[in-house]
Amino acid sequence: MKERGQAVIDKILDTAERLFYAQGYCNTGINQVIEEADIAKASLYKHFETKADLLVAYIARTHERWQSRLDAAVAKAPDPKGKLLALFDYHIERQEIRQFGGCPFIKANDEAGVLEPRVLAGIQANKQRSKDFIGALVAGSGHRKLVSDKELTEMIFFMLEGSIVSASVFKRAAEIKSARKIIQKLI
Amino acid sequence: MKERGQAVIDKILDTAERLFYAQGYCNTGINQVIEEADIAKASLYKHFETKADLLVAYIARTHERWQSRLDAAVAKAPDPKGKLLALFDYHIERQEIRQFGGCPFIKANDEAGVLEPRVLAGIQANKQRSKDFIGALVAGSGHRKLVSDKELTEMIFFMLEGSIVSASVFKRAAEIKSARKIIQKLI
DNA sequence: CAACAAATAGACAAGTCTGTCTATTTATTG
DNA sequence: CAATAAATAGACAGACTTGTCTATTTGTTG
Repeated sequence: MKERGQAVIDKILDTAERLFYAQGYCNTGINQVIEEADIAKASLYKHFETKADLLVAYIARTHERWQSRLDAAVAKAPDPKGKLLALFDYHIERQEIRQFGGCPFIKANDEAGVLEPRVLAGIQANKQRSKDFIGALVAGSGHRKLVSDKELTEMIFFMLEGSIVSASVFKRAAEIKSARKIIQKLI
Repeated sequence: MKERGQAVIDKILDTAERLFYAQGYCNTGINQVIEEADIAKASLYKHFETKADLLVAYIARTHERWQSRLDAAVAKAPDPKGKLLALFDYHIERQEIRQFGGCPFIKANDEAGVLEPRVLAGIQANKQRSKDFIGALVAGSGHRKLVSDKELTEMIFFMLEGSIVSASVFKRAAEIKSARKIIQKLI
């Protein structure tokens, strides 16, 4: 079996990912997806029952890729505090690639989280995992204990979320770089 | 002159505000706005040329109201550090009223900021003013100087933005309350 | 009251949307 | 090669979208 269908699914998800992120889910029509993915409409509806299902699949795939990319980025940093700062470096790089469109999960939540519980659930899972991941890094970081481990974890999480959303408002990396510097001073 | 038109404009903006925030701009049709505002379609198009113009007006009015509400809330706090914490208290209260739908400006930016430059500009103005406002409070706060005034300003700004967006993901006030406690420790 | 401006209901145009379906072609496997 | 499954193009339905327009009623002011 050569899995002919997987190539089609990938083309659909690649296109959906690009358009949903750049234009928004609501502003992207199925017809634009099939045209730019260069596949037939019947093929899309064979693999995804509805447009909302495509959104859910997009969120799931983005979550998986986010996880492995972040793991790899943090693994490269040798010392514990460097791993905490690598979180910021990762997001600086990603937002530059994404042209400061902000967090894809937050964006999807703002557009469809109210109407589609699966989207909200996927995003909650993503953010909880992000928090847990930071928590594990904080635990072994040997930080200054200006605040507790739990507080530092939440602090880094909020600083990341806040600086990413601000970077998407002002369309520049300065906000995330600034957040990185502040955290560096406090750990 | 009794300004008969102002009553209509208010009804339109009240309804647009409620629907745009709760459902999203894209998910709200003009027909729903006129029906729930209980006004005629021609009246809406007399006061707002397009749906996008209505969005811009909604953003502008929300900005004005945000400003005066925040001024009042901070003014009530007597001491300088209390004013900084009042920022968090204000947003805790507002998000509870808003049922944790997040920041209306960020929401609008995610939905229409790419397509409508006036929306992006309005949101940038709002966030810049928020930062400046925090900066003025930090300047007179007599904080511990763990970081510089500029850094504390950005830190509080990011912690606010990050905890509000997180509160909108998890639909609870705990995130903003946690951010408040951390800042309290560090000032 | 008379005159003028504004709000009303609702039909309507023109386009877009999602999702379905048919008929044909392509590719893979025994 | 023959059979099976999948992808294709594109028409189509039905609902919804924004925005326009007409004809009528309401409200305000001199």
